[in-house]
Amino acid sequence: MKDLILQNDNLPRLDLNLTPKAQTVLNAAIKIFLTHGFNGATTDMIQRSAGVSKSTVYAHFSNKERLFLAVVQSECASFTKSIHSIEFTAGNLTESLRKLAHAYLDVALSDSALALYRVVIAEAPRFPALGHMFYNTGPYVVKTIVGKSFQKALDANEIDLNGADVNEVAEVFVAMLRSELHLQRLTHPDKPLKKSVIDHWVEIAISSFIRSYATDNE
Amino acid sequence: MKDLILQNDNLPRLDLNLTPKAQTVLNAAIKIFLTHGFNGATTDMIQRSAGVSKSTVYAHFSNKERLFLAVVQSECASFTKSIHSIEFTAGNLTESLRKLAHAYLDVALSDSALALYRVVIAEAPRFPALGHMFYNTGPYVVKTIVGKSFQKALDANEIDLNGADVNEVAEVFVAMLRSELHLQRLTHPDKPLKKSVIDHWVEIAISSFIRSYATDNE
DNA sequence: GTCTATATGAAGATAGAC
DNA sequence: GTCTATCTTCATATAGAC
Repeated sequence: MKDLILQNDNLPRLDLNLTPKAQTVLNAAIKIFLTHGFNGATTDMIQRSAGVSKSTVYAHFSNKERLFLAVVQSECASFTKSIHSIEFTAGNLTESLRKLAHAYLDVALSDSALALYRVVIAEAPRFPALGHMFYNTGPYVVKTIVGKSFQKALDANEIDLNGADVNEVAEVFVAMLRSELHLQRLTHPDKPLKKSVIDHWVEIAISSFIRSYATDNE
Repeated sequence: MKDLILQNDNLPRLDLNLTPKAQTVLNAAIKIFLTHGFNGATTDMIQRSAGVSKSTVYAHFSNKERLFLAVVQSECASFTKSIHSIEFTAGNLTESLRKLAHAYLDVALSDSALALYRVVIAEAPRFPALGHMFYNTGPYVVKTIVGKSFQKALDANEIDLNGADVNEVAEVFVAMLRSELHLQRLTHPDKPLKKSVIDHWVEIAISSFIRSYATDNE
């Protein structure tokens, strides 16, 4: 376990040109690890789910930990990809925030993002590099993107940061959005959120944000 | 939002009158489970840490899952106890919020609360009752207590909820507080937060809150 | 590279003496 | 109730044939 903990975020780069078999193994591993956690998952489950033999798994990934790392890296990448689709245009602040909010929550509350969050958070004390990678390619990217959006709003004189910087204000906004909804999904995995609940919470966050930071309360 | 909150979970009740040996086992189990997670922990570790034999463990807790449940229940109880110490007095809103914020963060960012959060979140899909118990005795209690504080502020005409209810506004406040700090601690377990960072973030949350909800911007 | 079969160790849980 | 010793199962990982 220890030798796998990589210092200084020197993450082993995943060979992106996976052979089809390796990709099959990885896909199965994603499903199994995100469903059962690192320790709960067994190489047998992965092998069986992939429909390959044990030694095929080990031919492509030297051990369970490496395979786990590849899973998290792969998921982080696809996570980031979704986040980049978030757009923002100046003009109608409330409507822009609403779009931003829903785009963000679609990702943050998705089953796969929640599963990734669970497993990364759980294993972070034993695999610090995982925690760092997740933060840097997930929440940090979100903050940056939302921050850029708010910079546009600032340039267009739609908001007034009142001394904070754009990234801090971005964090305030996503924090209000995520908060209760995220926690509800995490602690009640068996109870999906109703759309009306999400919409209601989005409006609370937006109206709070507007009263704090909008230049004119529209 | 209300329909989300689960009342009256059918949680297995823990026998609170533990014998000294049972308490010794439980204390060891708390340490081991919160350090290694459910699957990562072994009954051998617990046995060894408690300085008892295997069959002593099984004499008091019928199996690993029961023991785990007792651990989470016991930790939740002590968690709630701390939360109840949070007080609020009307008069100076900013100062009251600051005290509330620090009292909350002292608990939420403590090593034991983070460890409990990790393990509960990780296992919630397999043990839904754990997630429910955690939510009801942790975050829900916080929200209620903060909500009561804000009701006082409302009665004293210090804040204006602008259509939201007190518990929603309470949630907005703790969400802003927790947000980035909580995530940082979760994803960077090896990197303790500096007091200055916490203080800075508290001020951001407070000033945002004040601009949204205070009746007169003091 | 991929398979079947297996080595090796460790896990959860129990038997039986005291 | 508590211990030592052990049963059984199942985990990760490898050997050796094709």
